[in-house]
Amino acid sequence: MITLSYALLGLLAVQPFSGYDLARLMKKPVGLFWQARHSQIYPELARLEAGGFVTHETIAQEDRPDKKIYKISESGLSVLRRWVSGPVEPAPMRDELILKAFCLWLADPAQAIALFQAEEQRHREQLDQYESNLAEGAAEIDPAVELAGSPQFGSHLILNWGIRYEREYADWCRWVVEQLEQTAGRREIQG
Amino acid sequence: MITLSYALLGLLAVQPFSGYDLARLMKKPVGLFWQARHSQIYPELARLEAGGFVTHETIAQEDRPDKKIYKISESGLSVLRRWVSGPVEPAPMRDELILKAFCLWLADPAQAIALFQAEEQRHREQLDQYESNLAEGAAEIDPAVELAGSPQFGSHLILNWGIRYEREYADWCRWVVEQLEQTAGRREIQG
DNA sequence: ATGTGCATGTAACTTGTTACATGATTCA
DNA sequence: TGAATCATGTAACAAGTTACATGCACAT
Repeated sequence: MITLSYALLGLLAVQPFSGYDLARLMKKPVGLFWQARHSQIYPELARLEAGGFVTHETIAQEDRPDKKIYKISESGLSVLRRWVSGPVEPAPMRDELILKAFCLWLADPAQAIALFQAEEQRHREQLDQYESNLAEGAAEIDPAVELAGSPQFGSHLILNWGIRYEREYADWCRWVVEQLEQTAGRREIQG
Repeated sequence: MITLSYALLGLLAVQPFSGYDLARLMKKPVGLFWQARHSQIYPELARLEAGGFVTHETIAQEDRPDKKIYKISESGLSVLRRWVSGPVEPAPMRDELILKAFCLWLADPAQAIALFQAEEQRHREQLDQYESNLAEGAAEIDPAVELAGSPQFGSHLILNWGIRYEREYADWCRWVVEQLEQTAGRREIQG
């Protein structure tokens, strides 16, 4: 079982989906923290089925290709539940912009400012996106259903994470720009 | 050129290092945002040398294995400078804990609370580490040298990032625990 | 004509990890 | 006696990306 296995089981725990559906979901809500292409999803679904964690039913369609609807099994739900509360080994970050920041003493200040301003904007746009997603989700919550026991709880938690992350990232980009501008300013006064 | 190539050039732009030194540096300060093992570093140094971006000099040592000291070339510095201010393509995140949060509606609340409390503590410890690293770095800054033009500038920027990231992550873990406790509390009152 | 959505798969490739391989010195 | 540090490399493997492959319906 790789992490993707659990991502797929986590989606199938909500409701049955086709591989195509899962590929779409791995882009939009899950893509925030885990990604996979269809070329990785289809073989992985076959492996999950071979392991007895999912089953599929083929649906014949007119005017469209037939599709396979995958459903999580008891065994699949069991391993998913065991994994979800289990320990995580610290997975280190990989971020090329931070690496560039580390090398920023070598850069032309004007070009560096442009880069970090552009990145700030990108993260502010993503932030706006997550905030409206959260507002949409909040509007759909049924007060009769206990939030922590419904799939909406997960969406709620990860959108909060996304908002915190993007805001902090954008603020840091802004702060980097300020550090660069201070230096550029001092240089103008002195030179 | 892969991202690791620039990470190595970025370190060699500060001063010459051996492969062993670089492997150590890829753990400690660079590991915050990019990692590589020696098994990836040694072949990559050979490729960088074949491309003319670095050169090496073999140093014979007594009582220790001989070592190769790598130095960045003009060509290496040139590609590094071009890369550092160049555009970054958005590299999506991969974080297993966020995936677990997404599936947390399936978890036993008590176990989930334990997991997120443990993760909060881990990130608080990392935060403390970065804060003392920043304090050490600040003490070593020479006011006569312009910060933005010295390698210390990069360390300064990335430690600020690390501090922001770990603090936000720890706060989010705490917030998740609160969400879970609220539900657990309601359940006790009602049941 | 061109692109997008639906729908599923395979093959080749890249990146990065784990394990294999060696060997002296120093510290607990 | 065992682990850590110094020092460099290779081989096998796992995970994930890009490209290849097909084909109809519908919109611009």
